[in-house]
Amino acid sequence: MEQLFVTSSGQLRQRWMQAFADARAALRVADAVSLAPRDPRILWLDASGLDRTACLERVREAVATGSRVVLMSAVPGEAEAFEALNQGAVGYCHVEAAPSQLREIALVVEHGGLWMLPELVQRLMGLSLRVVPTPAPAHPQLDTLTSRELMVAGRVARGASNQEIAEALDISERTVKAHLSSIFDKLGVRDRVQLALAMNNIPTYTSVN
Amino acid sequence: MEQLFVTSSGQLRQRWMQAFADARAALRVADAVSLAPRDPRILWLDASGLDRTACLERVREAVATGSRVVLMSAVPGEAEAFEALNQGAVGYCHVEAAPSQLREIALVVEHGGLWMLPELVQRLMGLSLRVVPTPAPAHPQLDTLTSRELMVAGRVARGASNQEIAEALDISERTVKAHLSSIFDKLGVRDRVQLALAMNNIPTYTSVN
DNA sequence: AGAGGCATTGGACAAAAGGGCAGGATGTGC
DNA sequence: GCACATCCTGCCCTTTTGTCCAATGCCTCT
Repeated sequence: MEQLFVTSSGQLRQRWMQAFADARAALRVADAVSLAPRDPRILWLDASGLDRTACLERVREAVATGSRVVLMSAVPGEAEAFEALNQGAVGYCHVEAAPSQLREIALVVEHGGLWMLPELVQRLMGLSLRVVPTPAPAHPQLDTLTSRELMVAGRVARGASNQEIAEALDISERTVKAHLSSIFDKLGVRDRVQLALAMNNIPTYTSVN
Repeated sequence: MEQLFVTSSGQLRQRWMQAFADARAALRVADAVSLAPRDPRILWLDASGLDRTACLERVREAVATGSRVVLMSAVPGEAEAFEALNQGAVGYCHVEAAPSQLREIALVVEHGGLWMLPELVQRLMGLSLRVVPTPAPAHPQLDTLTSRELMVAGRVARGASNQEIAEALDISERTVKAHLSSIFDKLGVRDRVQLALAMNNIPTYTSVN
């Protein structure tokens, strides 16, 4: 299977060539894909030097090409790993991973597996358990919220007060309340507690009974 | 790597032998492990005919032996998959999986990967995203709460108002407030929103930053 | 009996939260 | 231009939430 590395630095190409004799590199996802039009290919994305948004954007783009995507981070973190995998990546490792490890990862990914740092696997499993009973995805109708409302809702979902939200978004507390009223209305909840729970897909007392 | 199959039926051994020439089978986990005392081994558990509890118990036992564990289910389901993986299994597939697929799975698992049905991977990722920021398991110290406090906290965790809690527990709203103050203090949260989130093991804005 | 924890409540008060009404400022599409 | 949505804000009001100080009764342990 083709091994395509996408990086802006190009510093690490030697290591990669050591892992895969036929590895090729490119600056952008589109370039890499055009190097190997055949479908089964692995795209290795170098996340170093990219902020979270740009990184996720790149993962999404890479996944959309139909490739198996492995994200390589300079500072592997839980949040980044999950976000990447959620975008459709099937691997997450250190950007400085040894050639032998890269080959192992390639092997796993080529055969339909998922590869990530062992401790992250552990963590992922622990997380999923408590969500298991959820029968349906049952996401609230978040798409009915405007972008601003989503920001407010997101912060309430993490326990922020109106004052904190106002400061974070640099708007008045009154505006936060206005957004909240609208959110309550759209999502059919009555207060911030129920909103916080709904945002986390947790059923509410009144909705349960 | 040793391939050890644990099954009570023995009906499917032929298929397994077809996948792995050196496969061996046993009735119980302990027997299987004694067949191959060397550490790197894959234990394939046949879940058919076992109820959920027995099945999970077996997975746990198998994981405890230090083996890579793959659970094979006759009726693969989301909940079962997550529970199994949460117990430490690294694979989950159909018990009737084709020999070629079994070999792929073995390959993935041997190299530190995780293998499960593609649609389950998708689901798993979707779930994990919303829990991502959790920095620690951070179970609230619920044992420090008195029984009455626990009742109140439990209802707040499902979005109830003070008034509703008072009515449900047949006490005055004032008492509910008193309990809440005590709860906030003990759990180190500042208001009912953060309490609701904490009770559901969801990290809080202020604890993250 | 006395100490201490727990559950309960009251009154008073302060701080959030939430909503009604009214307005302004941007956009976008018809 | 006009309608419409979104975003932002003010004033003022009610409700809810949360805290402080104080008190009573019950129970257990010493």
